[in-house]
Amino acid sequence: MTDDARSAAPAVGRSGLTMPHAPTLEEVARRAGVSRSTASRAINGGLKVSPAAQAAVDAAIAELNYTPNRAARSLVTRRTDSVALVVPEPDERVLTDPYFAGTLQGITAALDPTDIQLVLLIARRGEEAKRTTRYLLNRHVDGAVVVSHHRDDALDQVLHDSRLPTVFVGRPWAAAGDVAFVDVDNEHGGRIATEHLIKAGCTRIATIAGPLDMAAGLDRLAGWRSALHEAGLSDEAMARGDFTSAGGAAATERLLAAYPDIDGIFAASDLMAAGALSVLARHGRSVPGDIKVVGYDDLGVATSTAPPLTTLRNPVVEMSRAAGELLLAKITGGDQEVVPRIFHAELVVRESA
Amino acid sequence: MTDDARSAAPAVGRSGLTMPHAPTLEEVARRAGVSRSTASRAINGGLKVSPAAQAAVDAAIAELNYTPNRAARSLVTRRTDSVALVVPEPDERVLTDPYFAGTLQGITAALDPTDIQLVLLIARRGEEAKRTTRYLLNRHVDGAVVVSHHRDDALDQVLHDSRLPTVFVGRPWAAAGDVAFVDVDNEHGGRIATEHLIKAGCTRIATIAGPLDMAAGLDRLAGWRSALHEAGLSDEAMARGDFTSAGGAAATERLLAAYPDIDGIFAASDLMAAGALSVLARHGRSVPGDIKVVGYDDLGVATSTAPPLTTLRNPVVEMSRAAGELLLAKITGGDQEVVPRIFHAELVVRESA
DNA sequence: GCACCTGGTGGGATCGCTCTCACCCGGTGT
DNA sequence: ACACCGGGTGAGAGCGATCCCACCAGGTGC
Repeated sequence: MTDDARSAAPAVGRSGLTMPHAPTLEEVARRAGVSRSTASRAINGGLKVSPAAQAAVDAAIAELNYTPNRAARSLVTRRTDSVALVVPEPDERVLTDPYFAGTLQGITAALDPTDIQLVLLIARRGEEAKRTTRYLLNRHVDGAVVVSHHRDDALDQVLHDSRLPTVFVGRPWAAAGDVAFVDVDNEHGGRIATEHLIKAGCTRIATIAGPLDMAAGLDRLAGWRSALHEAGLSDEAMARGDFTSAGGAAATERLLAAYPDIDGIFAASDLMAAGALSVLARHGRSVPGDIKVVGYDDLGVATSTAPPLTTLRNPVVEMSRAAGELLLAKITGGDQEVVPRIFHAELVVRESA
Repeated sequence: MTDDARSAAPAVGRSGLTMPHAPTLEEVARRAGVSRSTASRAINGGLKVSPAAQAAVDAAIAELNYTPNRAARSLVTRRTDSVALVVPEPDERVLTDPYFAGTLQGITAALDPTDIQLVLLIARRGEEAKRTTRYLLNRHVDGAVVVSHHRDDALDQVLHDSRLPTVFVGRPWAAAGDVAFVDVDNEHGGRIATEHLIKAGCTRIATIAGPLDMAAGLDRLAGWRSALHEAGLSDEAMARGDFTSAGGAAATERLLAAYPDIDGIFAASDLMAAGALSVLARHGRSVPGDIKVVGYDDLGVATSTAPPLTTLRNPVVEMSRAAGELLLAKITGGDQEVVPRIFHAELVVRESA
């Protein structure tokens, strides 16, 4: 691979154009009639630059359509102007979850006013995960947002030790006091959902729990439990799901087999609730007539099920946006105090309960 | 901001540790007892490196936990080892579409064996879009995959002119002969869907079309048309949607008002079909009894509607994976011929038709 | 014997930027 | 008169990698 873009040979390719050779700061400076230093200053915040010089540089930039070379800049500043979104998710199905898209959208929004790039790191297990960790530890990004964190990925510990600015979306496992995170009050959400079922007259209430190696799974389960205890009802009917529709369906089958007389289900995600609805329909149980169902998330799925799901609105986008902003603050502001931001999930009543 | 990471002053911060100072190639070389050049060669493909030297370097790398500094490398190679996923999507709702997550998953899979980073570029309209374009044009990435391309974003033209390796997911508008892309045979899919309705006995078949400034929207509409023509049926009942559930619902309302006697609907996406189903239910039309509905995509939504949707399976993940691989080939292989890869959408019969 | 490869090696030069530093200027304080 | 300051400026030294080139073995061909 020789550097044919700048060789003396005639340009190849259909268009017949030579590669334009991106303008450098040197060229901008020359054109503006100032030194490289001044041009650089004008570009980065323009302190101690005369209005005349500033204007000249601005003009040159516009004429040449100049963008600073990120690599060169990073090399000396030791910043990369990029942050990672880390998704330690071995299970590829979960990527299709709209939750994930919501996260992306929130973080993108937070990053929008800056010109920081978002790079995506899907950390699989084993060797791959190690590569990701090393990548993060060697400061190839200025910070990281971690979403869908599982207990055994150990990212909380690793990232905390590395002192890389990090924000978790969803409460991390370890080092909870020291690691920044945003979350939604999952336990409260689980309780609200369950209380709604109780108020609607259900007395034998099951739950389809999320993965119990994730804080969200655990907390929603705990909320369900505490509401039942308070009402003096049994918290026996629990089946584990994996936040997917198929998992929810399977869990429902197990629940119906073990506890045929349940009259309410709290599913820890809408996808699982949707799976539950289809199984219930197949078994001839009417919703909300025979069994009432409450989901969690309200990210689009909830409105397209039949019946539409009563669910808890999970403010993913706002939450991840907050995560992004928190990360920016940590990056620029250094080591200030860590105040987790907790969002509220609110009940959206539709037809399933 | 002084370089306190290496100052002689005692380290600050809770942990009391000095920032580890990422190892450099120089250090690796010294430890391995070879020159920087040899170490570099050992790292990059190890041609003309003695087994002894190679082993020494490998060991040093492992001991120091070394990762090459990307910025320094990029500066000289003029590659960035990153590619962009460009989403020229002004409408934030669409980001929540599982289609998008599928794309991401496919590209990530393609990039996985390399250590190329994926950076996300959400190009809004106006100034923002310009910034994105400039970013791409100045070669801050080695290539780009464009998804959800609209007619007026002009990305096809701009990127083609720039000669930046680019692959579109979904047929681009202009320069179609010259721009690499992968796509699903949308017209064929639209035809299959409509033929299925015809075979099922429908004679007054409507469509909810996608955005007509996107190839997918147009092509699926064309497929619907051609099947109807072939069968000698009317192609009058058309309403435009925007690939979202709400848009589908609104379109359905309009259809029912204008053509109350329709007995079949082909919706150009499952989300729109889901919207249609809820409106139909509200109007007391039974599906598939009174009206049969066929969707498009089969990305999870289709199974959680009631009734589950008959739809066309859109192989988004495979398709985007192919896009990723095609891009890699273009980046490394240079200007070889452009062969669009067209995937097949196949009919998945469920209960709605 | 000399030329000429071929595998292996190390010494710079270099990429495009930032940042420290020295310097220059005119205005102020003593 | 001098020192001093503060805005504005340019020269030059890196940042950490790659890569060209020079060089040194030892083998081969004539």
